[in-house]
Amino acid sequence: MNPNYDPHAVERAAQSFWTETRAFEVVEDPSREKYYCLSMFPYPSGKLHMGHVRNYTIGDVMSRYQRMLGKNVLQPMGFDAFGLPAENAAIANKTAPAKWTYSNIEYMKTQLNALGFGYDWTREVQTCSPDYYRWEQLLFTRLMKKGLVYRKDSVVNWDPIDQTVLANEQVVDGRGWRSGALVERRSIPQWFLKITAYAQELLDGLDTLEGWPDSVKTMQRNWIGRSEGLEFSFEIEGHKDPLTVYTTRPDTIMGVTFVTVALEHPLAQAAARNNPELAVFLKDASTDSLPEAEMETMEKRGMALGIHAVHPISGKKVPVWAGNFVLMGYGTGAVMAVPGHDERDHAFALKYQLPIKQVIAVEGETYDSATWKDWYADKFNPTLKLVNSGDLDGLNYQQAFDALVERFEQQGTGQRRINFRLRDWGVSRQRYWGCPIPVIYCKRCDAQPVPEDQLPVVLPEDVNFTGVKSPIKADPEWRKTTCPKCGDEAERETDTFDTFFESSWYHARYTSPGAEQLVDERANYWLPVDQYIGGIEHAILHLLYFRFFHKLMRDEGFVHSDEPATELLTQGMVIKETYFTEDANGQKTWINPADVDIEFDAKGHPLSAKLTSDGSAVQIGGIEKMSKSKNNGIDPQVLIDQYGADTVRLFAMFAAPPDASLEWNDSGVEGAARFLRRLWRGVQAHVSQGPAEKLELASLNPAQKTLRAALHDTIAKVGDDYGRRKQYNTAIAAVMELMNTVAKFEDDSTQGRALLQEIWEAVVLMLNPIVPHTGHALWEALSGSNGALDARFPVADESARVKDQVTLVIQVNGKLRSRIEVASSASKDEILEQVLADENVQKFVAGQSIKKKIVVPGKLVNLVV
RNA sequence: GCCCGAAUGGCGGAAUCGGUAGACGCCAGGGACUUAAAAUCCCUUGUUCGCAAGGACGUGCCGGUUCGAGUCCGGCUUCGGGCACCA
Repeated sequence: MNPNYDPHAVERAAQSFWTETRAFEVVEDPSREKYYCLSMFPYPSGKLHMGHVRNYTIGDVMSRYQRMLGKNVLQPMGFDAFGLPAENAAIANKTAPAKWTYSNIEYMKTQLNALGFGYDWTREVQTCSPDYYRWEQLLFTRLMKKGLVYRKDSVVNWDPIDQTVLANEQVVDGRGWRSGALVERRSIPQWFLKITAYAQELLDGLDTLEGWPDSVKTMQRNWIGRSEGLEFSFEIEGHKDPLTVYTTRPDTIMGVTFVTVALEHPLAQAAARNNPELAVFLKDASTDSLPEAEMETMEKRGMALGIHAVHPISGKKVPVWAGNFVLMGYGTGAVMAVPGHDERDHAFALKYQLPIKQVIAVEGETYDSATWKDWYADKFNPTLKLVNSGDLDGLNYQQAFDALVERFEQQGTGQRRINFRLRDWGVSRQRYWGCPIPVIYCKRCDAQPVPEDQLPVVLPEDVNFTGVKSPIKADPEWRKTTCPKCGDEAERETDTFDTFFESSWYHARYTSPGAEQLVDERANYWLPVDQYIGGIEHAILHLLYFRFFHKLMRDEGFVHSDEPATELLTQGMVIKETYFTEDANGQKTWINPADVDIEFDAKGHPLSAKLTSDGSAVQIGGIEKMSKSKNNGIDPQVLIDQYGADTVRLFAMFAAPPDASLEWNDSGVEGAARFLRRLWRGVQAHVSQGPAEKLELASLNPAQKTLRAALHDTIAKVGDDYGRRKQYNTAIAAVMELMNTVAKFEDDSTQGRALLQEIWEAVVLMLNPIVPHTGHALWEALSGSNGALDARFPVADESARVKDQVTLVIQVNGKLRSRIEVASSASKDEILEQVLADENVQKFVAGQSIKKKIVVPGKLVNLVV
C-alpha cells in the first residue's frame, strides 16, 4: 500500500476495475429487491457545472448506499439533447446543431466517468436519436387517435428582422435579443395536449406522493388551481347571446357594478367593428403570449365597450368593459366585477371612476377608501355577513354560495362549476433542433397522424443552419409526402415538439434498452422510480409533465404504476454571481466568473470586476442559478485535475445539505482533501503493523468500551443520515468527529488493534458511497477484498451503545447553570436530590422559592424560581 | 404581482419531535517540526465585561405563546426558485 494518498492513481485503478467487471450493468432479478435511482439528465451544454456535480453525486451516493444494503440498483444516465442552445451555438460556431451536441455529449461523458459515477451506460438515452424519439412520436399519434390532442391558434413572439419565432428567453424588454427589433405577436395553429383532462387526477395523485417534499406538492396544487364557483349569464342589451361569466365569489353578486371581458372576447371584438378607438385599444393592450409575471405587474387598462349587461337578480344595467387583465383562456374569458370586494376590480374602478358597492360587512370594520385592503373581507371570517343584497342579507359566504347556486340551477340560468387554472400544454415549437411532430397535412383529409409503420419521422442532422429558418421548413423535399388516408400529395408538419416532451418519459425508456416498442415488460420490474433527484427549479413544469406522461403511458398499457417516482429529492440551486459587459445598444455579453478578477469587500461581496485577459471593466450582475444563458457555471474539471474526483465529491456533499441552495465557493475544498489524506494515512499506519487479532468484546477495558460506543453511535447516526434523512454533510461531520477521537486513542495492545480494525473497516465502508475510489483501495488494504462496492453497510451494535451514566443539563429559569452526571437508571426524585445539592444550582436558587421543577429524562432539568 | 423556499460567528454550515446555540470544516492568529518550503501536528478563535472564577448579550426585523423559542404563531424586510417557448 502506497504510504501517500495519490488520488489519480487510486481513481484510475478503481475505475478500470469497475469497467472490467462491468460493475454497474444490471439485469432484472425478481428474487431481489430493486432500487431505481434516477437523476435528472443534463442538457449537453458543453461542460458539467457544479450543479451537475452536486446532483449526480447525491444520486451516486444514494445508489451505492442502497447497493451496500444488498439491493439490485439501477442508476442510468443520458442526455436531454434537443433544445435551443444548440441552435444558438450552431449560429455562433457555424456548425450543425447535431455536431455540436454530439461532441458535447462525448466530453461530458468523460467528465461523468472521471467523477466515478456508477451508471449503467448500456441503457443510455440520447433524446435526439431517432431510436429514442420514434417512441414519443408513436405515443403522440396514439393520443391523437384517442382525442387527447388538438390544434388551435396560439400566439408566438415573431422577430420581423430575423424572420423567426423567439422563445420568451430571447425577448428582452419587448425586443429580439439578437436583432433588437420590436417583437410582434403572431397567431399560428399549434398542437396541444389535453393535460386538463387529467387535472383532477394530477391533483389527487399528489396525496399519494408521501415521499415528495410538501413544497413541491403545494406548488403543483396551486398551479393546477382547482376552484369551485358559479357559472351564470348576463343578458346583453341588443345582443342575442348572453354573456357567460365564472366566479368563485357568488356571495358578492349584488356588488357587481360592471362586467369585464378579455380583449380577445368575441363581444369585445364585435364591439370594435364599428368603434375604431376600441379596435386600436384592443390591439395595443393585447397581452397575448406575455409571460404571466409581466402581465401581473403591468398597468391594468380597460375601455368601455359601449354596451350594457343586465344583472340577473336586480335587473339593473351595468356597463361592459374590456380589460387587459382578464384571461381569455381561463373560465369563460369574462368576469363579473365587484370593486367593493376584489382588489383588482377596486383599483380598476378607482382608475375609471366606476361605482363601488359594499355588499359584505365584517363586524367592527367600516369602509374607508384609504384602508380599503383592511376592509376587504376574508371569505371565511366568521363575523362576515352580506349587506345591501336584498333577501341575501345576513348570510355568510357559504350560505350565500349555496343559496345562489340553488337559485340559478333551479331557474336553469347557471350552475355550480369546477374550474382549473391549469392550461392545456402547447407542444409545437417552430424550431429545427427538436423531434418532428408526426403529422401529415392533406388538403382533402386535413391533419393525419403518421402511420405507425412509417415512424420515425427522422430529423435530418447534416444541415446548413443559419438561424433564420428551420432547415426542414426550408426544404420542400423533406416536407413532401403522401396522405396516409387518400394517397394524394400532402405535406409534413415542420414544427417540432417542446423539449419537455422528451424529458417526460425517459425514466421509462431507461428500463427497456433496445426494446422494439416504447417500453417492454422490463419496465414493470423497475418502475416506479424509487428515488428521483433534481433541481427545485423543476418543481412545477417538468415534474408535472413527467407525472402526466406516466399516466398517458399507463392508459396506453405500457406501464402499470400511477405515478413515475415514489421519492423525490429536490436539490437546491447552485448559484453564483454573474458578470457582463454591455454594448452601445444595451446588448449584454455574459462573462464567466472564472474569466474575471474580482475585488471583494469585507463581507465577501464583489465590489468591482475586471476581465482577466485585458483588464477592462466588467459589470456585476445578480447571484443566479448556474446556467448556460448567464454563463456563470463553474467547471469542476480544474478541481478534479488538482485534487481528484473523491475530494470534489466529498466537498460537494459536505458543503451544504442537498436541498439547500448553495452560493458556490471552493474555498473549503482544501479541507476535504486534507481529510482524505488523513484517512489514508490512518488506515496505512494501521495496516502496516500487520493483521489484527479477533475482537473479544468481553475483554475490552473502559477506554476501549468508550471508543467502541462512539463508533457504534456514529454508525447509527450515519446510517440514519443516509437512509432516512438524506443529509450527507452531517454524516461526513460525524465520521470526522469519530476520526478526531480515534486520533487521540493510543493503544497498541492486541485488543486495541482489534478495535481499530473494526473502526477503520466501518469508517471506510461508511464513506464508501461518497468517496468510492478511496473506499475501494482502502477496503482492499483492510480486508484483502476488492468488493467494497458490494460490502454490507455497517450496522450499529446496540449493546455497545448502552451507557450507565448520562450528563444532564441544569437550568434555572431557563438559563444554563450547571451539569451533573447521573446514572441512566436514576429516578426523578434521585435526580432532583442531586440537582438541589449542586453548588452552582444553590448559588442561583438561594433565598428564593422553587415554583416548578421540570425534568426531561436523559436531557435536562429546569428549575423555575 | 402571485405561488414555493431561505436568513444562525469573518465564511460554508450543525442543533433530527419546543430542551446545552455555534457540531464538523474553511479562513485567521500563535506554536512545534524543517537549513528552508510544502506537508503534518498542537493551541486559540461569536460579541462583550473581567486578572481570574464567572457574568451579560447573541440565530434578519417587530410582536406573541411557553418553565423554556434558531425551532411554534401573527406581522414585516431582504435574498433565491417558478410563473406555462431556457432546461
